[in-house]
This record gives sequence, structure tokens and C-alpha cells, in this order.
Amino acid sequence: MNTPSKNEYTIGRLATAADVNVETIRYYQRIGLIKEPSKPLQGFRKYPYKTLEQIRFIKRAQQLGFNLQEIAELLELGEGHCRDIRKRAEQKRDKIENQIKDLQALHETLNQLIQTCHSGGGTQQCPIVETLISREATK
Amino acid sequence: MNTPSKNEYTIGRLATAADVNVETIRYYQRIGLIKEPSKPLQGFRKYPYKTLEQIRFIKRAQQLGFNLQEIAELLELGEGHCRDIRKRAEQKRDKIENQIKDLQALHETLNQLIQTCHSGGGTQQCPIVETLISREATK
DNA sequence: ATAAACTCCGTACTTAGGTACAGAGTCAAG
DNA sequence: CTTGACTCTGTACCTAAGTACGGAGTTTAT
Repeated sequence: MNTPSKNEYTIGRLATAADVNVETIRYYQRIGLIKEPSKPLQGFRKYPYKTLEQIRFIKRAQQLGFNLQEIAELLELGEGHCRDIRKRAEQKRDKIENQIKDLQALHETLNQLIQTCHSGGGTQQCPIVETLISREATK
Repeated sequence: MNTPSKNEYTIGRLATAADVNVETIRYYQRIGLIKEPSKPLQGFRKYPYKTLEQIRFIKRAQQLGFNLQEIAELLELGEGHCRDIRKRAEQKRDKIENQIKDLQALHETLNQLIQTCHSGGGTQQCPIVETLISREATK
């Protein structure tokens, strides 16, 4: 009856599965990013598979430059009504669009620099950051 | 003779012009990210326009998700020989390329969610984060 | 020539995002 | 039924990126 389901983890197994530190999970709980299952009168807490998915999502989102506050907002999209959710998703999307544009601009700048550097095959004074700084500064 | 040139700033003016805190500039100097002009025997330090450009560059780079260590590397590209510089610029470029790809994937995911949400115009349970998490988790 | 505003220098504090650890309880394998 | 691994709780510590501040010197506007 109280056999733990296949989809339940102790915090340690959860940490291993998500490839994070146990303490990181506790930290996420402390700041309310994920919820802590209530402690059974008997034994250790059990975490559902969903929590594993959430942690993985958090980690991926972090790599994309979201901070935990923003990730909390993304996760909270799951609660509330379609209309609100869509609005917030659209805001996120627009923000990401801008980030992409900025990165593409930098990518382009770097590419041009690489080209320049390539053709002007000198060994002396490569004007690379000079260019980088001015180009970016005046954009 | 010692009239300060139009392109020289005291730290306070520099901070104002770059729209950062004076302390931030001092911090960047402490960690060696920008260099501190030597203190004249008489009066305050003067900063060249170039420093203003550098600070602006730093701030933009930060918004693109670079940390100060990485920015230091970008700035250091200005020293050294063309061959090395090109190599490091290429590495940066590739890294940025990956970041762009990741962001584009997230953008696409968000867009699909927005579409779904739009068409299934229900008011009840919008499966948005459910989808977001699973989609992302299994990618 | 004096007060307000600024610089300089050192040190301390802050926030975000964790990590570590001590001491107690719990579980599970031999 | 004990021993080793794990959990739980609370608190302390860590790094990155600043921010704040006290007390001294300097500059500039009046």
C-alpha cells in the first residue's frame, strides 16, 4: 500500500537524476521556486517525477540567461488563466527576441573582425578591440 | 598647458556619462577589468574617452550574458598578435552561435505555446507549462 | 577664503545563487 | 540488530558583482 511508486524519489535520488546538488534542491525549496512535499509522519519526503522535470527546466532556463526570479515566473505560468498566461508568454518571447538580435549583432561584429584579421594577415598591431569597442559603442 | 582636454573625465563625470555608479568604476579597476590612470601629483585622476567606451562595452556585453571574466577576455583581445586574437574571437563567436540557437529554440517553443493557447480558446486549464516543462524536458 | 561638492582609499555590507556542515533521526543490507 | 548511507533542520560559508560609507584631501563656485 505504501510501496513507493516508480515515479517517486527521495531527495538524494532526485538530485542524482537531475544532476544537481541536494543542497540546491533544498535551496530552491527555501526560496519557493519548487514546493517541498510535506514530510510524512513516518520516513522521508517523496518527490514526484514532475519535480525532476521542473529542476531540469530550471537548469536549462538558467543556461539561457534567465535568473531564478524569471524562472519562477515561467513556472507560475502553469497557474492562472489562458489569457494571462498568453500575455506573459508573449512578453517573454519578445524579450528573448531582443536578446537574440543583440547576440546576432555581436556575432556579426565578431565575424567581420575575424575576416579583417584574416585578410590583413599582418603580425603587428591588430586593430581588433579598438574596432570592437568603437563599433559597439556607437551602435 | 594642463587644461584638461575635452576628452578627459574625472571619475564622477565618467560615471555619469557611462550611467554607472562611481563605485562600479572603482570596482572594475580593483579587479583589473579597466586600468586606473596614475594619480597626478596634483589633483584628481583623469580618464580618457576610451575608458568611457570600454565601460559602455562592458555593460552591453553583460546584458548579453557575459560575465566580467569573459568580458575581460574580450577586452584583452586588443593585446597580442593577430593569430591568437583571431582564434579567441572565433571561439567567442562559436559560443555566441550556440547561445543564439538555444534562445531560438526557446523562442520557437514559446511561440507554439502561444499559438496553442490562442486556438484552444478555453478559459479553464491551459496546459502551457505542463507542455513547456515536458517539451523542454524531453528535448 | 570658505562651504559645497567632489575625489581618494580602505573596508564593510548587500544580493543572487548556491555549498558545506554539524548533529540528530531514519532506513536498509548483512 | 547493528553499521553505514541517507535524510532533516538550521546555520554558516562562498563567489560574483557590485554598493555604501567614513574620514581625509582637493577643487570650485560664490
